[in-house]
Amino acid sequence: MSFRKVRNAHKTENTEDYLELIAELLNSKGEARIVDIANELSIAQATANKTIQRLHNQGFIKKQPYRSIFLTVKGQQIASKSKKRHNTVLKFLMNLGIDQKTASADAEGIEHHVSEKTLKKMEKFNSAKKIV
Amino acid sequence: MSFRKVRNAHKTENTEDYLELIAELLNSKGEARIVDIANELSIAQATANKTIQRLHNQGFIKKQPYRSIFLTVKGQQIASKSKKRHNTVLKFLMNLGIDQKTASADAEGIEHHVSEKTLKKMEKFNSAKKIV
DNA sequence: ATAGAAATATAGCCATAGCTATATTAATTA
DNA sequence: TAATTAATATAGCTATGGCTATATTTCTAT
Repeated sequence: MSFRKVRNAHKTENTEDYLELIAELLNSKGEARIVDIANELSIAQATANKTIQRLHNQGFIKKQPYRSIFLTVKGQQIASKSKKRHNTVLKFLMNLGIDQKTASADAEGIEHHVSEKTLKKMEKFNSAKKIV
Repeated sequence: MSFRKVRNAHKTENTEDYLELIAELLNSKGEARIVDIANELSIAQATANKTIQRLHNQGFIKKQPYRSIFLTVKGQQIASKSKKRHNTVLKFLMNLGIDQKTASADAEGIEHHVSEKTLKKMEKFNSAKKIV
C-alpha cells in the first residue's frame, strides 16, 4: 500500500483548491477577495485569511495588507494545472453517466488523487466519448 | 463548488485507512500490532499509537494496554465498507487500462471521494468489462 | 468629511497528524 | 531466571485547518 502518496497529496490539496478558486475569481469578477473565498469554501473569513497568509509566505500569492489577492507565476502554474485536471475528471465522470451535480462534487475530491497515467486514460475515454 | 464534502471526507479518510488496514492484518497475520501498522503506513510508531488511541476513544477499536488491536462491530462495518469501495475503484481503474501499481496508488486516494452513485457506475462498468 | 458598514487582520482556542526522545512493559534468548 | 531486545506508551514539539471574538483598516453613503 502506498499511503505516503495520499498524505503528500493532502498537503497540496488545500493549496490547489485555493489557487484554482482564486484564478476563477480573478477571471470572473476581476478580483479575488478573502470574503469571496470564505463564502465559496463555506469557511470563516479568519480561516481563509490564515490560509492566504500561508500561501503568501510560500510564494503562491501576491498581496498588500487589506487588499485583494493575485497569483504569482508559481501560483498561476498550479492553478491552471489543477483546473485542467479538474475538468478532465469532471468530464470523465459525466461521460460515465453521472449527473452534473454528483460528478461535480466527486471531481472536487478525486482530482487531487489522479496520477498522470490515469489522467491520460480519462482523456482518452473522454475523446472516445463512449458511454457505458 | 462543494468543498465541504471533501473536507468532511478528509476527517474520516485516515480512520478508514487504519480500519481497513487493521482488518487486513487481522485477516492475514491473525493480529494487528502498532509496529505493523506503522510499517505499512510508513509512519513513526508514536504516530500510529496516537491515532490508535483516538480510534479507541471513538469506539472503533478494542484493545488492552501493550496488547494488539481488534475491531469493534462499528469498526468492522467501516472496514468492510471501505474494502469493498477500494476494490471497486481498483478494478475500475484496471479495467480502464491502468497498470496494477498505478491503479493501486490512485485507488488509495480516490476511494474516499467516490459517492454511492459513482460507485454504482463503476461497478456497472466493471461487470461490463469494457476496455476502452 | 465623517459615521457606519464591510472587509481584513490578529489573538487565542481546539483537533489532527506528523516527528524525536524517552520511559515502561512484554517477549526472547542466553 | 536474568538480561537484552522489541513493542508500546508518553511527553513535548511543529504545522495545518477549523472556530469565535475583537481590533484595525478601507469603503460607502449620508
